[in-house]
Amino acid sequence: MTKLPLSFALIPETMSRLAYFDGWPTEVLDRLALGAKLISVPKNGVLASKGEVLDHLYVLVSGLVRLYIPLPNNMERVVALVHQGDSLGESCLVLNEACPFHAVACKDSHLLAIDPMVYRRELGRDSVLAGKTLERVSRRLMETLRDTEICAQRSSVQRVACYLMRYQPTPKTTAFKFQLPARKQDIAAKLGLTQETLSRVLSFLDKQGLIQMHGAQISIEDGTKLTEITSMRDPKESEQNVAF
Amino acid sequence: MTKLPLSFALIPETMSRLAYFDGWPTEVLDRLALGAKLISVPKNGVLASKGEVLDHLYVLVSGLVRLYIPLPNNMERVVALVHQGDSLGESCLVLNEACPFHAVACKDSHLLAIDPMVYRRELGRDSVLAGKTLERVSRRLMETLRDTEICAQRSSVQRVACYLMRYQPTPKTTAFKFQLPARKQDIAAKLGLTQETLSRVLSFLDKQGLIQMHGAQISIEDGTKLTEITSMRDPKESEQNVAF
DNA sequence: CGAGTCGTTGATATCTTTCAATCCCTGTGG
DNA sequence: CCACAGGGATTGAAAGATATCAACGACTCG
Repeated sequence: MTKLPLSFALIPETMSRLAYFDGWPTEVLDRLALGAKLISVPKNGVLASKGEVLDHLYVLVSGLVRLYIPLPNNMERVVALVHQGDSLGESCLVLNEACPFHAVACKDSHLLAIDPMVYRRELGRDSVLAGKTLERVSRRLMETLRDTEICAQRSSVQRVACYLMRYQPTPKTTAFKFQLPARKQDIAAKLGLTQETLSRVLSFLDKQGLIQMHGAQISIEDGTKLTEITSMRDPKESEQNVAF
Repeated sequence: MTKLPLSFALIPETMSRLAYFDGWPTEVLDRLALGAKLISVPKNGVLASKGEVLDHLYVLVSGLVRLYIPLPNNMERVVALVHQGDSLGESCLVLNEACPFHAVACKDSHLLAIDPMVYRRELGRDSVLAGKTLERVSRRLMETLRDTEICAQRSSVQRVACYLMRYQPTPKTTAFKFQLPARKQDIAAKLGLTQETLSRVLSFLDKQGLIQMHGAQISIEDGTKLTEITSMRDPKESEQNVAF
């Protein structure tokens, strides 16, 4: 693990730029800034380990971090992808419990690391901060439940269809496009599939004309059919699985 | 859905008895009580439906409630079992979002139903309440992540072993016993297995002498071996699967 | 240009689901 | 007191879907 402390002068400026801190009281920000530092983590750098106490609250300034649970077969189950402006660690710090996941950088990343003591103290003092944090943790919980929903789908095609439809914009359009937010490996690990299976399912959907895939660029051609797949009782009702 | 409003006089008394409200300011409790009612829900009664806005914050006085996501094959994925003194709905109400699960009573149950408007208002006002709620939601998030960990295990034996070891008491003892908290059907649905598979795995572990099973009463004979199973890279390393 | 990572594709084994029948326990009613 | 109904749990046999192992192709970076 490599953590390079950067100039402390940048901290308040950085905090003011991050949407994460929007609406936080100035005094709180000032006090947190005193217990904060900017760190750099190289690709594959370890931020936190499952079972250990988290040493900071982290807010991602740039880069990408994956949170995952290691599995016996040398595999991982990704429980969240932390993007720019996202944070990690609130719930562990609030409960003062061991971290339930590994946190590793997917790319070279910069983070704001806030001292847990200072953070907890402010949390007890300031009700706005408590409210904002409650919102954030609630949002994480809802996302985790949605992930559970995806992984609960029986067939791999349903899991992938379910995942893809997450990107449907509001107001809903039947066709839309987007970029996969990480390596397909990591996406697969988030869906509870092997990368091979994900690859097969995606090319299958492509061949069926339901999506078009160019690398990480996915364009959904027929969102309606994808949604139908999601709620299909029996895969045999369509010819979707003949290809396997 | 049947909801029988009971005597309002019982509400403050009931609230004072529930551990859930321990440490909440008296004024807050009083104001919440005004917007609360006691309800009865029969076995299989529906408390909340996925996709609909939750109409109350619920605290379970007695009985048992399961939260689940319906799956295409007429199956369910149980995301939580709500026991006496547990609550449901904080995160939805905080975010004012649709409920991500169905909530149905496993047995005849009694609940305290708190008005969401009143609850949200108090949440914004009182920092102790905000703090307690933050703790509660954080705990739910951690539990959900642990559930994810269980379901991420590749083999059914590992999933069950992982689940059983959750009941290991602290300080850790290698042998211990406990009662399954719900029907095996629902346990299976929580582990992402069919009830048949769960049944088979349990009798397998029983035959191996790792556990003893008498109905819902489970006694773990060899917690060490169970833990080993959990972290085994390759099932073939042991003879565990010969029975299947 | 070579190394390495990532993604794709193929063939095979296997484990879980599925469907079905049976058993067990409990509560109920004659 | 016994018979019976119903839900829940168990067990069996079969089919199918995904993991696994392996090889190859594409792309990036040094």
